[in-house]
Amino acid sequence: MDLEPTKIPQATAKRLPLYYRFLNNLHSQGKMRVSSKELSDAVKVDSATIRRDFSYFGALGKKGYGYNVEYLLSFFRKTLDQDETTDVALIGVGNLGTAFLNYNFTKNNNTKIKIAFDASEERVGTEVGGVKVEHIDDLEEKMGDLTVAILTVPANAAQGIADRLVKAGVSGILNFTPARISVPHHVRVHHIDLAIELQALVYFLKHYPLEDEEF
Amino acid sequence: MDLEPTKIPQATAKRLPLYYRFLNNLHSQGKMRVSSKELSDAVKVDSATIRRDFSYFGALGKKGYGYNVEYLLSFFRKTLDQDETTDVALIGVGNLGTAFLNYNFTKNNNTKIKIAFDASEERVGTEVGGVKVEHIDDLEEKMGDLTVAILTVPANAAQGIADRLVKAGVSGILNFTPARISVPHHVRVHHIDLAIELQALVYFLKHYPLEDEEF
DNA sequence: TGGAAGTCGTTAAATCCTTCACATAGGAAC
DNA sequence: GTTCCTATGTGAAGGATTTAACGACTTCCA
Repeated sequence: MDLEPTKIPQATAKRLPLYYRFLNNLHSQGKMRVSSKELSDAVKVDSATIRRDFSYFGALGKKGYGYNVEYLLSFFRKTLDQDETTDVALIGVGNLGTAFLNYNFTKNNNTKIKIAFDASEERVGTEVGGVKVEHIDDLEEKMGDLTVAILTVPANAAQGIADRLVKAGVSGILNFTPARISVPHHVRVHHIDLAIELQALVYFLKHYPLEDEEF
Repeated sequence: MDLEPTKIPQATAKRLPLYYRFLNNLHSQGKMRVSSKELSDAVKVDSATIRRDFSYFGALGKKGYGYNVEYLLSFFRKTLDQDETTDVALIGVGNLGTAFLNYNFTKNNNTKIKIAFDASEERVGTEVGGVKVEHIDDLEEKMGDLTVAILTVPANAAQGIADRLVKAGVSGILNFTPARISVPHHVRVHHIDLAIELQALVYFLKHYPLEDEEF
C-alpha cells in the first residue's frame, strides 16, 4: 500500500472523483483533448488548482496542448481504483435511503450498494432499486465483509447502529444523520448534514454578499 | 448590514449552525453550563477551534467556568438570525426532494420549505410533508420573493432550472445534482454531490489509513 | 480566606490550500 | 525547418485554518 508518488493533499483527493466524472462525460462526448481551462469551466474549480492537483501525480499533460482525455481517464481509473468495485451497505430505507438506492451509482462509479437494512416490517423483504431490504436485526449476520456503510436512519438511532456497524467490521461510515456519532479511532466517518448545509447557505447569503466575486 | 464585529472566517461560519443545534440539545436537557471540551466531544470539533470560533464574537464565556448555555444560545439565535425564518423553495419532488419535505426543518431551524415544484403530473397538486406541489411550468409565477432554492431534479434538468431560478430572483441554490451549474456572479451555489461524497470516503479509506489519528 | 483546579481568550506557530505568474516545452502552420 | 502560439508544471507568495500553549481569571472547597 501507499505507493502514492507523494501524499496527495486531502483537498485534492476530494476533487478527484469530480474530475473523473467530468472526464468521463468528455470522453463519451468524443472529445480527445482538454485544457485545464476548459475543465475549470466545467467543474467550477480554478484552472491553476486543477493543474496543481494533476501535477501531484506527475506530468500528465503536454505543454501547449493540454491533456489527452483518454490517457487522463485511464490514469485516474487506476488511481481511483475504478476497476474494482467497492460494495457498501445502506442502513435506513426512508426517503433518503431510497434516493440512494435508486441512484445509479455504478455508472461512472466504483461503488455499489449491495445490501440494505431497515426496521420497518413493511419494507423488509421488498426490493428497492434492485437491492433487497433486510431486517436490521440481521445486520451482523448479513453484513458479510462489507466495510463501508451509508447511514440514513433517524437521528436517535444513529449511535446505536453505528456501534453495531463498527462491531461488524465497518471502517467507513457516510453519516447523513444530524447526530455526530462516536467511533473508535480507526473508523472514518464523513458527516453530511442536510439541515446544516441549508442553514450555512442562508447564513452566507445574508452575511457574505458576493457582488464582486469573479469579475 | 455587516454589523459583524469583524469578518468571521468561512470555516467558522459553517460550524455555527452545528454549534447552535447542539446548544439547543443541551438546553432542552436542562444543562446550564458547558465547557469547550464538553462541546468538543459532542460535535467532534477540537476544543481550541471551538474557543477560537466563539471568540470571533467576543468574550462569550467565563474563565474557569465555561459557557452559560442559555446566554450562548440566545446570542447565537440573534447572530444566526434564528428569529426570522427564511423561506425556501424546493424543485424536484423525487426521493431526495421528498426526504427534504418530510424533514422537520423548522425545529431548531430558521429555514422552512414554503413551496415545491415538480414536472410529474402525478405529483402536482399533492401535498408532501405539508407542502403543496406546484407544476414546474408555474415556477416563475409562484416563486414570489423566495430567494433560496433546493435543487433536487435530474442532472440533465439542472442547468435549465437554475437559469429559470436565477431569472426569478433566486440568489442562493443548494444543488444536489451531479451537474455543476453556471450562474451569474451574484448567485451563490453550494454543491452537495452524493456520489462524490461516497467515492471520496472510499478513496480516503483506501489511501489514508487512520490508525493513529487521535490517540 | 487561601490555594488548587479548571477553563477561557489569545498569541504565535504550524499546516494546509489556493492562486499568481512565468519559463518552458510541445504542437500547429506553412 | 522555423516560427508562433498555446497551455503545462511549478516556485513563490499569499491566505486560510487548525492547533498548541499559556497567562489570567473564576469557581470551589477546605
